[in-house]
Amino acid sequence: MNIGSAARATDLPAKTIRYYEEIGLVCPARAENGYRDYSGSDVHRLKFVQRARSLGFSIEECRLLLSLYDDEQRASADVKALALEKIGQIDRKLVELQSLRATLTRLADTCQGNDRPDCPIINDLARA
Amino acid sequence: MNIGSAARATDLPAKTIRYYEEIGLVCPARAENGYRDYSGSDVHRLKFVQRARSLGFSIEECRLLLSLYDDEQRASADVKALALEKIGQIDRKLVELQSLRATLTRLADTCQGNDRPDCPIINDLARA
DNA sequence: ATTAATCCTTCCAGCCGCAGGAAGGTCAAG
DNA sequence: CTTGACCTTCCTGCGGCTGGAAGGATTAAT
Repeated sequence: MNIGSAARATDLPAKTIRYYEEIGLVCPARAENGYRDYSGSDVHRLKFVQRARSLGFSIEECRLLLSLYDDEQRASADVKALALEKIGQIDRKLVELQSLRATLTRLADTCQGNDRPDCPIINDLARA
Repeated sequence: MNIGSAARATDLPAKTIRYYEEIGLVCPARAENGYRDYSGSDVHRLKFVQRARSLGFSIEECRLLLSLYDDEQRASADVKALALEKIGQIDRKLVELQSLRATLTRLADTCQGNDRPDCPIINDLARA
């Protein structure tokens, strides 16, 4: 299967798939003409990566997840630990964003938002 | 004021301050020896940018905020619109992260997390 | 058989917002 | 006079791609 078909099958851009090969994440065979030749297993792994990425895992985490996937002997605890760590990262990000949101909302609420120049938001930025 | 002092005064790395000059955000005068020479106003603008950045505004948004800050005639509505748009961005990101969190939590909850290989998380990634 | 369209290849550059480091000039203290 | 702190410019790299150029391969239609 050429890269274009693999792209359609995985819903990933061909550029991304080439990049995944470049970094050694999913490496297809090559046809005689030099074209990349993706097997069913390759496509499967690409989909695996695509789903892991969409869940917020980094490329390196995807690499680890793939190796855990390949390792029939791994403990489910290892995978769960990775998921829990990712949840922790998300939680920290959520707290940060909620705090930002609160600050911005407070500032925006005190701003009249009319055509006059007086603006508490700018004032706050200029003199905190 | 040399860049080191400006860095201490603004709590920004000197590297960052040089970068801000490179992109035309805060451009200091130069002393005879070629050293950057930050005025009180420059330091003030650096602090302004630092606070705007910490609130989640991009560099380009900071540039806009600075120009709004400089413009004594601007309407507070212009500033407020920018803040509200940023809040909207944060909200979209929050929704996304909360959805990711829910999915990951659901997966982690169904995983025993023991030393056995059977793992619903990996299974989900491998066959969604 | 020729052409045109589509696919594929490699390579190079750019995005954001810096950070790290090399090579060298400048300045203040002892 | 030396040491060390500070400053300068320039180049590279991070993550995770994306866009584009230049050129070879394949396929479909004429």
